[in-house]
Amino acid sequence: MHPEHFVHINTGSAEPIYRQLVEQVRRRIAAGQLRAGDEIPSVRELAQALAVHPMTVSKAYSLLEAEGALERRRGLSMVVAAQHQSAQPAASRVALLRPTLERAAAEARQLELPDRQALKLFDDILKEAKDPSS
Amino acid sequence: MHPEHFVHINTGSAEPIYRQLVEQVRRRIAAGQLRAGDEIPSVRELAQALAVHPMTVSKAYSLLEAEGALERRRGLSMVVAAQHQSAQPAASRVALLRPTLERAAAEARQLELPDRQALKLFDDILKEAKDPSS
DNA sequence: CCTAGTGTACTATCGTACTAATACACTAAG
DNA sequence: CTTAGTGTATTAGTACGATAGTACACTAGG
Repeated sequence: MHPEHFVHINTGSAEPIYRQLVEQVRRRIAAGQLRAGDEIPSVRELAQALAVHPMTVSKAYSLLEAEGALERRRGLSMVVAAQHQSAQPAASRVALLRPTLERAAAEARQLELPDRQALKLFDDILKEAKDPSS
Repeated sequence: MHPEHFVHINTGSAEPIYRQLVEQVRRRIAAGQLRAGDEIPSVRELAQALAVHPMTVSKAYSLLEAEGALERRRGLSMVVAAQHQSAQPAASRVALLRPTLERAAAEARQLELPDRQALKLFDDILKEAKDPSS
């Protein structure tokens, strides 16, 4: 896993960098792109690739270790933990998508948009984002 | 419009209070619950009802005035602006929902969830949130 | 004019979140 | 031991959000 393709961050976003890292790694593990035992880029390596401070990466790794997604090996790179088995069933993965969709539903209610229109918009956006090469 | 029912804030949220106010008022105008010419609660009145500092409310009102949603009347309460006609067509309202759904779509992609499942989850959440009394 | 009501500018302060800089403990390999 | 590589504890610095208190310009009504 080359550090450049490990995670992407958006420095212009209001969301803190360390949280962007946490959420992306969490999703990539759930999706099975990162499997139990896989080594992840070192703190300094990833920090340089993203042009951020090593402590920012360390903070993200620490949080992931605290929630059991990563395992620390003294003196060595961290690895994806065994509990968080790769490729969780879809039922588990949808749970990670739920918070954002709940927020969207609340906004749709305040806008008094019919469910049908909200669903259609989501469908359209999903189609837009679909990789044309696939 | 009684100040207590004008807006609701969540002081525990990470989202700043002034931004919660801006977004809620913006959506209520788009939905037609607030119509052009309607008076809104005064800064001091709303601040007391929400138990926040008047300057926090003033900051939210100023941002809404800057984007054309409210109109200032010297010495008087602010009113909903004419440009932001009440009950915008649904086509305008969906635009306000788009950013959140785009984020959800990006997360679904990273989770490698099929569109079908993401859509079903959104549908389920919308049904959960449906007011039982209606 | 006077009073009470608008919104706002200004300065100061506090708490918190995020990031940065430095120094340290640890491990594997030579 | 030495070196280079792990992650991180600790400390600062910076920015932002919210509050506090005061003062100002304006308007409607008496």
